[in-house]
Amino acid sequence: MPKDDIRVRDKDDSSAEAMKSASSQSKAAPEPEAAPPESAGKRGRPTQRRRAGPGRPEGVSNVRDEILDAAEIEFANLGYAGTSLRNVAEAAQVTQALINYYFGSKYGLFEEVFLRRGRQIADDRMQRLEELRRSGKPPAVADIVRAFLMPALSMRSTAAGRTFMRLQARLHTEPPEISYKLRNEAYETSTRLFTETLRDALPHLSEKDVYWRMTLMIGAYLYAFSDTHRLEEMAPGIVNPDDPEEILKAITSFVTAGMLAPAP
Amino acid sequence: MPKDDIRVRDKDDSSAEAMKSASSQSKAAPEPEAAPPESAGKRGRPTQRRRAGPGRPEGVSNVRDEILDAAEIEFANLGYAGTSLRNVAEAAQVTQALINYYFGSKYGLFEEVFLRRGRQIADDRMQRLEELRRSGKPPAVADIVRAFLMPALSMRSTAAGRTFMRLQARLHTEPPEISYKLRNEAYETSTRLFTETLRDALPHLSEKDVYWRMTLMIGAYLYAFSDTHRLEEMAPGIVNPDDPEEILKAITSFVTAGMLAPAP
DNA sequence: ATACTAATTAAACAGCCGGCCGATTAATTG
DNA sequence: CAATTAATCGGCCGGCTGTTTAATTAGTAT
Repeated sequence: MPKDDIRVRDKDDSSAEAMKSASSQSKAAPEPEAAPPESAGKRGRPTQRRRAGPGRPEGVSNVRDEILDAAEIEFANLGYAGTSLRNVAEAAQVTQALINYYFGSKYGLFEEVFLRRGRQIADDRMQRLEELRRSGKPPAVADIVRAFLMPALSMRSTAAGRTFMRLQARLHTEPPEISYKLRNEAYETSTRLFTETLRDALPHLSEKDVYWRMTLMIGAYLYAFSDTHRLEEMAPGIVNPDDPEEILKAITSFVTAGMLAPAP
Repeated sequence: MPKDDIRVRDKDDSSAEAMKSASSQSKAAPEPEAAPPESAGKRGRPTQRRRAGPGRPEGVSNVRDEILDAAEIEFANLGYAGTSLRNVAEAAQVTQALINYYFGSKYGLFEEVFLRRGRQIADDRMQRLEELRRSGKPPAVADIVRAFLMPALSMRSTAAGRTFMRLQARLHTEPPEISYKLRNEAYETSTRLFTETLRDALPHLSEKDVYWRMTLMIGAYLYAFSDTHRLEEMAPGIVNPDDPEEILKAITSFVTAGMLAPAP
């Protein structure tokens, strides 16, 4: 009985090239060139109804979001290579061709799944940082750490949000061709902003040390928020990884102390 | 031009069942039931030559290890689902059938790739902990942290070791059917030992808090050691993620301070 | 109605997947 | 030498992959 997981990778077809074909060359989903500029999406986004005209109006179907929701679960559980568009289509109760119609390619779908919530977290972070700055004096390290972590933590309040956090943890371990562009697009600006703010709050540290501690904080929260750790396995009943208060206290005290440690 | 990555997942064939078939039922590579008990491996391990007998002697080929080395790279770069036995075979310059001959199945191969170095790290950790205990008084938190991190750090001194650390970071995000059993088998005993030692060294913390801080430490080091972080991208030239001294100082100071933080 | 466009479908395509088999070669013993 | 066992090979199988195409349906404006 032949069974198991499979994957394919073309030898002479670099993944980078495959990526490129994602956002370009989508004949089935042509870019609306004369569309309103604020909706730079690729197709059928449920934006406000287009200016009238003959033909069926665009954006009246909610199938697009149902595909994104189903894909989020599949990608989070099985990774990029492990996910098949057939399973996504089945879970979203649509035909497989619809996915290519809306997203052009598998990578195009992955891109939108990740960016829709990734951008949301990044925006939330920057907004909290801005509020911190508006309230006068330079913010304390603990406040900066909280502003960085809270958006991801509140995302965990819904099942879909928790799924996304698992997807995000996975993304960081995917091959560079898949992951680099996406996490840069989502997080580069906000992470750079936090690093600078942290530098000002930790003047006794070198630039290098601040970068390292940012990295360690990111690794810690990705793992702690991803539900992939072995905590409940090792300490069943003792730890409740779904209690946001518990998580917040545990991680902020640890990370803040780490940030404030004397220069190594 | 059809191209891209593919994967398959049977609908009514749970992965867990697929796993099971890995270590059992290998007809081509039968378990040597009357073999010396210390070599509990599945086949052809280059153990000491077997007691004489007719036929070609076992374990004179080093192909087995070449397959493991090639598979380690593929699994680390592309994940479990993303890796194909064909590519592994090509990289190891053997036929695909040989992989099944030696390892029974794709999962059997993955299992051995992970455990051979995972166990090594776990053993190294416990040995260092034992030495710490032998040297009299209860060990300090900083010493415990170092004993936990050093084995993984020194593994990074070779290219293959760095590859394994990436594989390990990936393993933690793989689906439970693939990952749980393996990381438990490799790390459960040593992690439990470290947690207990840490409890004694941090009497002001509750059991729950110690578990959380272990989790945060693990997340931080997995990410920092995996070469998947964006450090050199964000700070090109400033940070050298390959300098073990730099890494050691950065992570031990951060983690030790986090461990010693007041109870949340 | 009819023209027009978006949304959706079924079917097919070309290609890679893991597992398995029979046959062959290599190395040893008696 | 023959017998025996390990190691290795080439090739096939059913099945799943992402993508494409041609055709159809749904909804709106004239």
